[in-house]
Amino acid sequence: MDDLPTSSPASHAPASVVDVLVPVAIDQAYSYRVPRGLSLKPGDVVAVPLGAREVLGVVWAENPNPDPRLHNRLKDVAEKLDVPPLRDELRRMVDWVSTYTLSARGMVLRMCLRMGEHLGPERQRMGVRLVGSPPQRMTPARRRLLEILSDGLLHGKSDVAKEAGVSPGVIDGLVDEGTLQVEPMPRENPAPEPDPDFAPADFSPEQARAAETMRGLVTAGGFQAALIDGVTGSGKTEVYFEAVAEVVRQGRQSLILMPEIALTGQFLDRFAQRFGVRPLEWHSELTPRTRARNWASIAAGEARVVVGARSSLFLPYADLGLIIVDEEHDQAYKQEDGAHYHARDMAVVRASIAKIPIVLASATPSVETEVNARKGRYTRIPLPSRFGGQHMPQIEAIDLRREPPMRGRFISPRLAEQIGFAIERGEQALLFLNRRGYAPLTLCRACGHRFACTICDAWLVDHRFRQRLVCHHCGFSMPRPPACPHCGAEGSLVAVGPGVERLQEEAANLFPNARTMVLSSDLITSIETMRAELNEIAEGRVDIIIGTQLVAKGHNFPRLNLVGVVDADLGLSNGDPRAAERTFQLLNQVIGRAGRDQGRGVGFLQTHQPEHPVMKALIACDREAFYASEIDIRERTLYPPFGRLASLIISAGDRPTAEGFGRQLASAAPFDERVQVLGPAEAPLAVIKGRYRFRLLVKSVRGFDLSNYLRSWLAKGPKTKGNLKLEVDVDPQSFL
DNA sequence: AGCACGCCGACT
DNA sequence: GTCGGCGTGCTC
Repeated sequence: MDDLPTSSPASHAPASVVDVLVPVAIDQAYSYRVPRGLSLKPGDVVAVPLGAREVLGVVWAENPNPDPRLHNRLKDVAEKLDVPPLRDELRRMVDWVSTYTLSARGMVLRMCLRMGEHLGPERQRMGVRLVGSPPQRMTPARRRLLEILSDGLLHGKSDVAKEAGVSPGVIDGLVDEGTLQVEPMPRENPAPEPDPDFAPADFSPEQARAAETMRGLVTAGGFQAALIDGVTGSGKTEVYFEAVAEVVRQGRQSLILMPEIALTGQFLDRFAQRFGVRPLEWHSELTPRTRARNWASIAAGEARVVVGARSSLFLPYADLGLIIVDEEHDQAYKQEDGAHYHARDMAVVRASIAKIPIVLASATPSVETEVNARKGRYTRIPLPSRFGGQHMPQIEAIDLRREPPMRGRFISPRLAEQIGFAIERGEQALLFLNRRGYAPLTLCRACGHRFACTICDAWLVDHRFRQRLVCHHCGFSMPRPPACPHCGAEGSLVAVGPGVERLQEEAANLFPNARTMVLSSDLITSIETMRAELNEIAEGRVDIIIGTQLVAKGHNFPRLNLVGVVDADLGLSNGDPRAAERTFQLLNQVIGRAGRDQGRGVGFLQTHQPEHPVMKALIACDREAFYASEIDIRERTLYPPFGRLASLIISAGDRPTAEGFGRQLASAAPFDERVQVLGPAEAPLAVIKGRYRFRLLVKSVRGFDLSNYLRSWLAKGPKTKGNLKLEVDVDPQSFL
């Protein structure tokens, strides 16, 4: 020890020091002194000074031997927050995820602390109650208000004003006259208790068996992974609700992960039908206040069931007893910006750390999960048929080489005819095309000029609804010009190829009396409007739905019996190793929307390659054939899950810098006969937002510690500087 | 000179 | 991730 006070009689024991992890892009925990009178242990949530500001952090460890080089620079912990400490289980999860994904530990912690600055006492809501006699002067507004309040109960002030269609002033006036009285509202419980026996489902023998297995998983406890493998409409949800019910009976918490929480309106209702109350939601559109309230109720253990997007995996559950991953194959589980992680895989990690069961559910499991089930690592719980004995849709290919649509059209005559029949029968039809906007390319007929983004390597997509040409990679947009900017020709611009908006135009032309609606992410302004539009469809106020992949997910349209896939080949041609798997999953899910209630759904695949294994498997309803061929390919090429991948994306403001760094990095790769480093190659989208991108692909054998290999490589390799950026993606899902 | 903006390193 | 410091370049 160098300059610690040693002789002063007044000296007391040195102040204790703790290491605090802060939610910024830093890997290590920082040391802080603990002020007198404060006692801190690992997991405690604290406020600490960091640079010029104060941030929340979590005590990661006690530090009996703080780094002597820091001892006179250590700052004090500012305050300990009055929230439950992060449990050991969650702290281990943070460490594990950051080690595995190579993202900064602080950034992983940040996901656990997403409660905003709105913790603290709730604002007291006020309510009004009818107490006195009617006012001297009666007005229509007053009458409407008193009508609603005539029950003598306490109503929320702003709620009742909105319900009666009056301004708050009307209420204040009646309060002054003594007719109404203002009282504080009792605090409403954000997480009412679900009742496990509220409305048990009526199961077929098959489902009852599966439900029994579910309950068994929970009763047995401990880490176990199961795959509920059932077609759309087979009652997967109701079956895993039995596991949830069992966990509710145990008094523990359940997490149900969903790929896109925006689409779960119907799911929340189904939950309420089964359990009597809605579950707690967690997603990015929560207001700060609700976010803080929900966070607190999860941490306190009051919230029994949480339905959330991938980020809800990192919440500080007081006593998590079960994780469900619904639609486990969905790509939306992969977070691609900031921290790169796959929520399904990390959910398995969390379950194993917490020693609790995890249930994956899908009609079309990912190849990884399918292989785990085949090898017996996951228990397979099959649900082969549709609820109520309904049949899967009949699927037919429409060979576009033999039955092409008319020039400039995209709906083949046979598909159009079938849509006509469906409408005549009073049923709905869905046209599926995974392409937003009106047309993916605009060109000049006179000179051949194509409209491309100036800062990305991409065509501008014509969006007629917004009246603009838009880049889907950076958001750049410009008005559609009246003349060609290249040759000046007027009226020479033509739209090439279809988007959903153009399909709507075509459908409206073909069926002038039909009501059409486009569902596409760029036309959605909020979860609320989305839910409203979906309800409109479900209630039958639309005849032809035209949608992007948004319609594939989690919505049941009772009167939908026909699905037409306008371009079934669309996802197959991009050279991505997962293209076939994704196309199979997406088309299967979309076509599964048909005939869920009446059981006579039909699906039409417009394709140029009906002999492709994906199309053949879809048409023959032969899932096994698809998995057999796909697993065989992965096994032979050593792609996941038979080998491991990581991708390193290098980007810079100019091409030579990016490429040069890529080469340097590649040549610094440590030799290991189990690893292959490919590239640098120009990334599939070579330029995005004016940044040139190169990619290194790292391939290793199964079971190899790729994260550790990457870490030692990057520690020794060249350092990024200037505007060079290196992004690491362990287990990449997409190669775009 | 004054200031907006971008880059870069530090944060215990 | 976020802040401050510092350089560049532009300025009714």
